[in-house]
Amino acid sequence: MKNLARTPNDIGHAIRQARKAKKLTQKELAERSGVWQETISKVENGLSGTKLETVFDIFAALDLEILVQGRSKGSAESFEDIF
Amino acid sequence: MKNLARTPNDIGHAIRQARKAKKLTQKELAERSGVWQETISKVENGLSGTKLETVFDIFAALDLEILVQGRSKGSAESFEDIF
DNA sequence: TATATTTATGCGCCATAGATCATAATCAAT
DNA sequence: ATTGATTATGATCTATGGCGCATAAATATA
Repeated sequence: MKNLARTPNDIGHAIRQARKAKKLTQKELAERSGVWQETISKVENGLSGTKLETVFDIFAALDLEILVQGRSKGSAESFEDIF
Repeated sequence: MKNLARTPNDIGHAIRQARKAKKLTQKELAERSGVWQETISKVENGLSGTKLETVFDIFAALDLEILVQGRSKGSAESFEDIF
């Protein structure tokens, strides 16, 4: 699973997708990540003010990591179309 | 340039590295990103509560994006050693 | 070494994230 | 349609990020 992200909304989508892929409810993810279910809901819906730490706590619980890279030119649009 | 990130600190390092690669001062990056120089200093130093939006504003100014992926097992340690 | 430039940090203010709780709204199963 | 499960949202409270300013501290340059 790879999701390109350039906005908090993209991050939210990636998290939701990964969570569903693992067949977890937000509550279960909450328990694993130490973040409240209510908070996870907001993050998944793209809350722009979300704290970086919160995102990484969730990522850890979903066994995700991120790769920071230069923007891929040209392929970015088509890449986003896939997801 | 690719940096694996699992913590706010990793993100800060990636940002600083990219900024230096482009030979920008924090002030110049601040002007480009619309984020205050003082804030950039904190972000680069791994402020855990950094807002996601702030990170993406900086990324946009540095022409960076992120790829959310499953954790690479085994290779993670050696990968981090490189950066 | 002296000077210039860049980065880090203190301060006050305001908006808000996250916690915590409750529950309305939505979705899924029957 | 009804019931159960899941997600979204409102309310309150505390801590804090980012702004905006100033400037100390660190780094770079001459």
